[in-house]
Amino acid sequence: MASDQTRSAILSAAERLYADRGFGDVTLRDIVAAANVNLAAVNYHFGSKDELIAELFVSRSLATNRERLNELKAAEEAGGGRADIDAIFRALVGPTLRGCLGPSSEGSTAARFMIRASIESVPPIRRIKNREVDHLRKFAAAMRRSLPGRAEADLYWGLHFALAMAHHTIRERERLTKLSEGLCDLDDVQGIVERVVAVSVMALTGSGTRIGEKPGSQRARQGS
Amino acid sequence: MASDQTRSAILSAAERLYADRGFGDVTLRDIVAAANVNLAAVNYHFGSKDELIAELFVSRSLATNRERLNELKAAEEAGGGRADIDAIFRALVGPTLRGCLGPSSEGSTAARFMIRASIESVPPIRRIKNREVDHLRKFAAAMRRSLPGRAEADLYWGLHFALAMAHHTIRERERLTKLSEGLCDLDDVQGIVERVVAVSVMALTGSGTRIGEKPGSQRARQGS
DNA sequence: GATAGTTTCATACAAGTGTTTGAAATGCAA
DNA sequence: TTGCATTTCAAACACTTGTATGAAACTATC
Repeated sequence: MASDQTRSAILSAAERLYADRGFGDVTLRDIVAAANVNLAAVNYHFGSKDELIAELFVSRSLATNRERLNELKAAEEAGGGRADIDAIFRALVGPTLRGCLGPSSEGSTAARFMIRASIESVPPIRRIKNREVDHLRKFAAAMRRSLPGRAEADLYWGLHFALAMAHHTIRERERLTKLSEGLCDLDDVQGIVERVVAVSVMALTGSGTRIGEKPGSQRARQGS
Repeated sequence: MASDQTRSAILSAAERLYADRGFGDVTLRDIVAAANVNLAAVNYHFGSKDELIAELFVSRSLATNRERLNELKAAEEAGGGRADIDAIFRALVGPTLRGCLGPSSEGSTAARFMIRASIESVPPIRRIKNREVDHLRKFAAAMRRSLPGRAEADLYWGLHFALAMAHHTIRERERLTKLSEGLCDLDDVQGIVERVVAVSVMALTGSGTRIGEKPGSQRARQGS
């Protein structure tokens, strides 16, 4: 159908504009102008502005979540149903960090859009994020299997802090660069992932690689 | 002057409305209705809507920053110019967490406002936050004095992660409660502060209390 | 008690918003 | 071609937004 052309023109124009200028500054008229389609096309194809935003965000975050679960599954299978705690954290924060940071984030509209969605918090996106709890529960379950000795609450705190470090790094990327005067290398995504993983593991197990130490074996020691 | 009455009526009505309903949903007309003043009063007393928001946020965050620096100063004086790293982190995250979390956060409009400002990110507030770097540099300097051996970048990462955990806990308070089904006690502010401090210290020094361990001495051991 | 300065007020303004409408154009099957 | 459904289009709609205006009310000083 020819309609798909209009639909996807709107989607990609909207993603680019939102990524560059934020949700507050971009109107439907901006979007349709950039996509070279009629103003009414947005409501015809998506129903409303909010549903357009929701569709953009859902498709991107579904992709990330899928990637996360794939990594988690692989780690659990490699460990015979019980993944190492560092592998779990890596599956949790790796996809998000790789998607939003690094050299690709300049070029990739998708990455810039997700960063924007993480900084500004508009209602349609907030609604979707609230449903993310079910997804996180799978990681909590994996952690429980990996560290059966730890108290439930501690596992949740560990999960929470890992996400905190990842998301805050994405959100405050510019400020950290400015604060550290460039000393913190925000382009070394893999290094950042390992930093976050190392701290997360250490928080839970009380051992592992400390910040700044080059992890020789690519993985922190597990406590159990 | 009688004008102060109108001014502060606007300020407190605005703070309450923003705290309850967010910046996106509250118009000047809502504010003046709640404050029982004329619509033009906002522009007369503050110049514009953005300057009103800025004034609200500035006064609250100045208070927090002052508190932080007081704690930092006290810690440095107690240690003869060189504060323990855990005391530094405690001065950094304690005031913010105490201000935004805990039982008072239900009652305190100021707390709810600051949480809102941390979730939504409107232009006037973003502008102010960007100037916060100078304030953070003072903590970076204190960390440098406390741990002269560590690489600069590691100190910044440690500072960054500490803020990450604090702010993410404030932002995602509800989600963490929901995810953990109430197991994570978000009302135990002091416990949360110690958790964040413990992880932050451990990340930098590779030692200390791990998550969930009751810190017997109220402070994690310092590495140096 | 007149004057000057400040503060309040009702009202209007100008611009921008997402959404709707109904007709025109297009694509496709019979 | 005819007929029917889908898609596009220009235009208007209905409403909200922050801000500006100029007169009125108030306050304090001389």
